[in-house]
Amino acid sequence: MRSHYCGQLNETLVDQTVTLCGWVHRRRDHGGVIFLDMRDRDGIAQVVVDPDTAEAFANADRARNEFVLRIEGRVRLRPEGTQNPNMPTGMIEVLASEVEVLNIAATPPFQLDEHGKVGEEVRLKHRYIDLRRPEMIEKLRLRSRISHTVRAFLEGQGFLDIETPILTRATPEGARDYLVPSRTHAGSFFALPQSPQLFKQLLMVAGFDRYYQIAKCFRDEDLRADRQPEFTQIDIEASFVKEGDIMAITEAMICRLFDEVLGVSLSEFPRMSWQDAMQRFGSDKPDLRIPLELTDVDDLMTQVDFKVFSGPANAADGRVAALRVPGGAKLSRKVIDEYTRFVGIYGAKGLAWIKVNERAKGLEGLQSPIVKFMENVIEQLLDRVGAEDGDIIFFGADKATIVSEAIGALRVRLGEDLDLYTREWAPLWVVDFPMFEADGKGRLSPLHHPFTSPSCSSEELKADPASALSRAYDMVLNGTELGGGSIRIHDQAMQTTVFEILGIGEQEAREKFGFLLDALQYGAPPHGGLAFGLDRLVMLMAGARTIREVIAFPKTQSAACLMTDAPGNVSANQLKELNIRLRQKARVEAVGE
RNA sequence: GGACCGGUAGUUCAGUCGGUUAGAAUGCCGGCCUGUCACGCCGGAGGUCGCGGGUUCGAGUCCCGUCCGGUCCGCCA
Repeated sequence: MRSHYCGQLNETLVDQTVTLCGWVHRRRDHGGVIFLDMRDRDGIAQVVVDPDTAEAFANADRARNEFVLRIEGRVRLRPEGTQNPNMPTGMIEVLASEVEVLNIAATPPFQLDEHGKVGEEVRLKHRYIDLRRPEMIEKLRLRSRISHTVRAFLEGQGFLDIETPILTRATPEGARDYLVPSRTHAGSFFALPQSPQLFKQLLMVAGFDRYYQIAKCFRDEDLRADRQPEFTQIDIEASFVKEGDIMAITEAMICRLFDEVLGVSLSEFPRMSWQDAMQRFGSDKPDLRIPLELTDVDDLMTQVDFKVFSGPANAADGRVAALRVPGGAKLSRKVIDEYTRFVGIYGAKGLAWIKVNERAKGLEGLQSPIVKFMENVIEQLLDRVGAEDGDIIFFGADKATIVSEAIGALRVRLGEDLDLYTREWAPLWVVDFPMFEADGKGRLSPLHHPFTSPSCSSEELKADPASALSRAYDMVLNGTELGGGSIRIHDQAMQTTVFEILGIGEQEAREKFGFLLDALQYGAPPHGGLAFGLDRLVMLMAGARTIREVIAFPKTQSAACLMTDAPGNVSANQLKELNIRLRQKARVEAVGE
């Protein structure tokens, strides 16, 4: 067994005999003396092996990168002039008396040191080697500290950690389920939980009052840099609370986390209505580090002789918005073309712009393909957006949803490209979400989930569901949705009403959510909660580029594991037991069929 | 389902207009070296140019298809 981790060695241990266990990070053979940089999860320490210790020297001589060694030796100060200030343990070294080769290692498929660049594909294929790298160890250590701090905080607040099932019932609403066939019930399937939502509500009905869980969740949807099919939520629910209570507790939790783990003091989180967020930032998760804002100019554009603008300005579901970028007049035509292409991804058909070179000169001082259509309103327009010399003003004109998304995305892109960030951390709450959104086929679907309480009465909800607001709240940090939650419906009649509005009939509701409706009859307390995406939280706190960087064994974009080659084929016998027959195409692709 | 980028030595990459034996760095192997720390010096091995088809006298290079990885849109209540 080791006496110390490599990274723990320091001057106070001089003259002590220590035992190190770890991997050969690098070996430097000088013929007469061999240096071994030994690495474990805590750091790297230099071991010196002298030919005088013949057996140790022979073992050091045959050691190669990533061999597993046990070193026994004496800690000593490095000789004058050989200290390495770039290394935490650079003042000392271990003079080996014993070098034991515990295991040999094949040549690693990639270099582990900080100098070798490696593609993610190779790293994922050999993740157990990738995870030896100090950066990866550091991220998983951070993740562990975050989980621990969250648990300590919530336990301190009287929350109980209760596990909920992984094998559960399919929920036809929402994301696609991962299904697990049942052997004992032929033709029936379990689903892996998309979240513990209903179970935690039932725990409230049971009277546990305060619940939390760091829960694995599963969604069979396409992946992104910040989305994995299997991910972890910090799931929280409490009874006899209102929105403000949940928000206060979880805000305190996040503040504690940033303070204890990063030493960062987050200021009080501003609250912004969903409407404001969409209006000013074109997003329901605005990145408030970026000072740019959208300005509505519909009223100015209704009369202009430019259909691209006047059309949406006059349409009920249209929007014309301007985005002023200070100093943006220096953007080249090439860059603007790239932004035009960029907003096209979000459905925008073009990107109009005005460069304000010298406002005092009037139209002469402007450079733009579109000002000629709007000479009569140009001064008002420039006043409205606060245009100054050197600015560029971008415009989006289309359906409101497209304008918000496209110009909102452009705003974030410009923030990155021009490095406009005004601060490192910008948290906020987004509140007053609409209860429903149109799904394009004239039907309504829930913006959060169908158990979210509206902020109005059942009668008002029935009368005008499309304009009803919900008692939901999202915590947003730096343009990322960290968590979301709501006060839930605890009244059976209200729940039935919401199902009706969603077009879920009584029979269907009974079949899918009967257990919930039953539970609501038996004394369900008012309750609400919130769920944080732990992976995203760690990603932000670690400054990682993707969620995969903070997950030990992540999936690729096609939801596969390059290391285990999952998902894989199963035997014909297994399928038979599960009463599953594959279609011809799948069968020929399966090995051994 | 869609758009875009990538796939060449173990790894990271270069490879011109389609033209001789596909290169570099690093890693690896061997030799030398007692104070290095990305040690140094000398030598060596290492390639299904993702896969399949096509065009061509000739394909890493052009065309079609396909697989894999990535970013994004849709999707993710």
